[in-house]
Formats: sequence, C-alpha cells, structure tokens
Amino acid sequence: MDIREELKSLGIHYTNQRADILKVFKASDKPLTVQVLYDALDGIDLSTIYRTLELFENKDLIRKTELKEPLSNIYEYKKDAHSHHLICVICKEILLIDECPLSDYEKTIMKNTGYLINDHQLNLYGICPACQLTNK
Amino acid sequence: MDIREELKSLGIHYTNQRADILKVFKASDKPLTVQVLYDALDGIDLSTIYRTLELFENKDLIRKTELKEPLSNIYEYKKDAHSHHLICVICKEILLIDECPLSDYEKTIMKNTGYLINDHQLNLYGICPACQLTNK
DNA sequence: ATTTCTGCAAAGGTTTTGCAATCCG
DNA sequence: CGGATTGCAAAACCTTTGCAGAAAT
Repeated sequence: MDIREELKSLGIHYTNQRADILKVFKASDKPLTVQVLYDALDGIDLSTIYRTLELFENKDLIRKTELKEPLSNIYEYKKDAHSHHLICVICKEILLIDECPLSDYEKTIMKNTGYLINDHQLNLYGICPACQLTNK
Repeated sequence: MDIREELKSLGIHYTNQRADILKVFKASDKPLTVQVLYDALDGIDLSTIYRTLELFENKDLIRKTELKEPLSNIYEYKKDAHSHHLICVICKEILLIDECPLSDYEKTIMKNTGYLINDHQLNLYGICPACQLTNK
C-alpha cells in the first residue's frame, strides 16, 4: 500500500507534507524528536510538523512519549506492541523494551482504588554499557 | 528541629524565602505545582521558587515528578518511600501509590541489557470513581 | 469550487539567566 | 564585610494559534 493509500485508509486528507513526514517515520527504526524531524524535512514549517504529529497521534499512526527533562519528547511510528523506553542519560541512546510488567499491577490498583486506568507512562533511566566504560 | 536547623543540617544557606517554601511543603500532604506554590507564597518571585525547587531537589528534600501534558509538573516533600502517582485525567486528583512493582523488573532489564538503571518514571492515568459517576 | 491545509508571524506558557540590590553569617 | 541569594526584567525554549494564500478532492 503506498503512502497515499495508507493516509486515505485512515481518513487523513493527503498532502505532500504529511506524506513526507510519514516517510521519515517509516524510514527510521528509532523514536524521533520534533527537532530531528524538522531537520530531516527541510522546508516544512514547525507548526505543520506539530499539527501533523497531533493528527497522526490521534489516528494511532504514531505514539508520543514524554521523557523527563532535559530530554525532548519522542514520537515513534505505529504502536503495534505496547513498549517502554530505557534511556541512557549520558548519550541519550534509547532502547525499546517490549515487555511490559504492568498489566497485573494495573488490575490490582484498579480494584484497590476504584480508578479506571487507561494509560500509563513508564520510562527507565540509566547508563548504557558503552557510557559505563567511557566514564569510568 | 525547626526549619532553620533543618536547612542548616542539609547544608542549605538559610533565607526567609527558602524557609517559607519549605513550610508550604510541610503543611501539605499533596504534591504541589509551581503555580500553587507561587500563589501560596505571595511575594516570592517565580525565579526564586524555581531556583529553590532545584536546590531542594538536589538535596533530596523534595521530589519532582513530570506528568504528561497538559498536566503540570509536581513536587512533593521528602521522598522517604519511593512511590508513584495515579492521576485522574478529568479532575486532576492525584493518588499516591506506595507500592512499586518494578524492582525485580529493573534487575531483569539490567541483566538483559547491560544498562545500569538508576531511575524510573511511572505514572498511571485514568478516571477516579467520582468522575466515573459524574460523566456517565 | 469548496473544503482543508500550509507557512508565516505572532503570541502563550513555562523555565532560565544576568545583574544590581539585599540578605545572611 | 564578603559571599550567597533575591527580585526584576529580559531572554530562551517549546508549542500553539490566527489568518491569508496555496493545495487537494
């Protein structure tokens, strides 16, 4: 399915800018920041990027993750599997972690509190093997 | 121990502003936003509040938690127990959850990835019992 | 042709910074 | 007194918004 079809099938009005942004996501296996997208897409306005990210997120095409300061928020293509992030605070490398340990936990908390839980945010911060060596 | 002593024992230079900010934390059992502190502390400049929060956080007097937009970051006094937050996305009520399910998980991830994990961020988002009734 | 988007420029919100005046020990 | 801190004003970010012109169906 080409990009035009893909956007149409999601009910997204086609534009060149949206196609280009989607292509960048498809070409990357890593989460992207707004700034990285902006640099990769020379000529597209920042406001267009923000508006497009919001649209894509609402259509479940991408997923946004907010990291703690001073790290920037990241966006990644297609949230098929629910996953979390392990971020190296030195080199900013991000490792995706597919295994989520929280579904039983959420059930317990829902039972105990009466809250209806529909989302959670889990990010792990540490130092990657390479930086452990370098900064020893 | 009075406030002056408490600050001194942490190696924090005493000022009236810092004492007042600490008093607000001590008087509250809830996490506070910068704006709430600012309103509670009529006369203290925002920049002073930010600088003081940073100082207190570095001294482990308070703990900062960053919530996803459009929620504001929160600060709470004394991180004796590691805890997490359950936030109602409708009324913004925040419930503290003392039980953290992640220590075994972190060990597993460290073993599998070689990362040295030293922090994590876990927030749960949902709808509290009251809002479930109101918005049914 | 009509609806929807884009770029631009401006504004919003939050947080940081430089600096002279003030406070603390 | 001398170093540390404060308030003020300005700047630095990052993100959002209004609007006229351009693009898509």
